[in-house]
Amino acid sequence: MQRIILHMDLDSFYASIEEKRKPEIAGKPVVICVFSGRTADSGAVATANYKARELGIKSGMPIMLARKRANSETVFLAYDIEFYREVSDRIMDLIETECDILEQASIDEAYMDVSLKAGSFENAARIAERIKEIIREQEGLTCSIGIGPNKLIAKMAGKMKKPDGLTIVREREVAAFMEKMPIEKIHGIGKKTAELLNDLDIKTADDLAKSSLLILEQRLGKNKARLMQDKARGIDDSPVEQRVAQQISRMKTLAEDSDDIETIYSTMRAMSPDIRKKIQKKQATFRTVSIITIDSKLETQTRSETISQTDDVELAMAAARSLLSKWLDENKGRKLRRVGIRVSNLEYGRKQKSLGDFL
DNA sequence: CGACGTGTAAC
DNA sequence: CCTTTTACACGTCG
Repeated sequence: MQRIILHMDLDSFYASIEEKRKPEIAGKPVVICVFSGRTADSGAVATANYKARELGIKSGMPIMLARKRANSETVFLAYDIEFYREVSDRIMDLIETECDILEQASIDEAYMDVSLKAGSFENAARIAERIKEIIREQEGLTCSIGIGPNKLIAKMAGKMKKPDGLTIVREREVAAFMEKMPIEKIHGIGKKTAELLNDLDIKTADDLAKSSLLILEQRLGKNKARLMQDKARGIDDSPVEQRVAQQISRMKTLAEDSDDIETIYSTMRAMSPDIRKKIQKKQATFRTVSIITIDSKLETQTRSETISQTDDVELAMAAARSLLSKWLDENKGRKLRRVGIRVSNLEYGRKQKSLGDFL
């Protein structure tokens, strides 16, 4: 049963939306920033448009560094996630009808299984063109699309031609497509794994595919070793499926490093309405509460506690406070830079037990 | 096995 | 100089 999978990626999404809403900045380098609020320019770059990328500004980079690379016409904007989410939701609704199954992979990406609806790669290409047209007409945005026999190939194909690209890799073209691929460009192989493989003199997908499974297993464990070799061969059986959130979390950088429970807890409290809104919107309940701590040295830790299934965020906050208090006790002398709160073990559609159920 | 904590990856 | 959010795998412990 041959599958046909499409991957859609909206081109420099945040920056493109901002250019639409502020026509006066169109054509200039645009940098969308996540300001942490600590100093005027502390924070990181979320997205840069193509003009800004030409200046060497890339996502993930500290804003300070982006400022140094910017020229006089470069525009820096604070990111507005609520607005971007609205646009994203509208686009996902638009394209949902064009496929059999839609899996939203992030705010600006989606996988679509079009095996039945298209039936052939030629028809899948027509669907892709239609999706591009719909997004251009309805939202004034461009996207890049990859088509392949699985999610991995679709995703990597889409990267070949950007922006506004369309790339098709058929089953019989997979081997040639992967062959010379540097391992760090394989989706799912990050910095750590690439370094580890490099130490074994594995530099291309072909090297990885032909490497000794035994040696890989020693370094990566059985599962990951097999997974990596499959990727190198362009093999990926994971289905396109509608997903529901498994967890909801919020993080915030403190105004300054602190070990004072009231200071830190008030920052956590400030995030609770966000969590509450999401829980309500999703009609979800949770069972596990975690805090995430990032100290002055940027070391991350988590502490969690399982309580009985509830939708009451106040219960989560109480648990969070006691977890925080414990952390501070166990980490005397350390100060926190950022904190986060997370609820997980989510359940949907099932009302949590209310008082009435016991009477 | 469930709970908990860490590491890796991607956006 | 260092953001935010989510997912998942794996090891450990009881």
